[in-house]
Amino acid sequence: MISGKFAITLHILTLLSKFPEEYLSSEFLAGSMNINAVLVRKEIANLKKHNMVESREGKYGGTRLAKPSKDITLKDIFSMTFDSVSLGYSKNDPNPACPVGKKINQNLDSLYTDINQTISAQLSLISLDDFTKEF
Amino acid sequence: MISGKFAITLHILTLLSKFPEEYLSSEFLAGSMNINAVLVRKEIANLKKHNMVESREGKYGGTRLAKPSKDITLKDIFSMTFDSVSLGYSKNDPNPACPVGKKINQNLDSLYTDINQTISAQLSLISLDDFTKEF
DNA sequence: CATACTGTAATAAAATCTATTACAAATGTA
DNA sequence: TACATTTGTAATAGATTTTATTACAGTATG
Repeated sequence: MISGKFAITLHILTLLSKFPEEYLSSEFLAGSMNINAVLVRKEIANLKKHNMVESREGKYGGTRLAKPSKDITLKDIFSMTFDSVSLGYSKNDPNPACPVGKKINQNLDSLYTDINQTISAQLSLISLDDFTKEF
Repeated sequence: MISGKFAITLHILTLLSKFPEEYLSSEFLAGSMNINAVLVRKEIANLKKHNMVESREGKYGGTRLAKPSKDITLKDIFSMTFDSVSLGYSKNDPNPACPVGKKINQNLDSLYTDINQTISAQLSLISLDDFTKEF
């Protein structure tokens, strides 16, 4: 299901993109979003897993982009923060005795997959650099 | 933010579309989804507000489509159940002293509006009738 | 007039999201 | 070396959102 991860991650990357040479601390990043620094560190962990950023521990440590912001697209961020877009399921266990209940999740999945591809195509046209320029 | 409303509403409409002549009760509809009937009645209230269905109270009452399933698109359902698509905000009150925090929600809004339009365009091509045929 | 529905409000329970606390490990600097 | 600052991560608590439940007035059917 959808959460604030995409927005938080994009916010982090926008800041890193604004100061590409510096290691920014999670406290600083959290301050711009007005959220808790631990949340930021969790998203950074995810970003590191996808080789988007690199961190330095210890004093004067922090995080910076691992590649140019032109080489990161919003699609990368999108697929990193969601498995797929979903408009939600009515529940996980519809009634299998009903022909509609039996197939609804499968058919919703198929629909969401299509939507997901469309969104991905659209977001792949926007780089982090493009997005950052709007600030 | 996104919830199960879209899926519940689509599930309801799919069932109504399968039995276009009958008034189906909220208990029956809820049984297919395995959710509470009051939730179904709430979504039906929304559907009525948008003139998609009509209900009959009292014994043997229930709900049926107010128009042919070919005249309802998934876009109608989409815009009925969400104001707009959103991948979430990091929070509602980013730091206005930060140039990024100050503009992030505005820029996210703009991005989400674009995505929303794309999804709407895609969903407008699929009628409830099309969707129902897949069961 | 009994039965079976809708419509709606109020409340509670469950699930999810976010914040907080805590602390080990890393690392620059005096 | 000792200290300060920061990452990384786990555990817990608090807040918010979603879903379920209960309750009951109103309406139609037979």
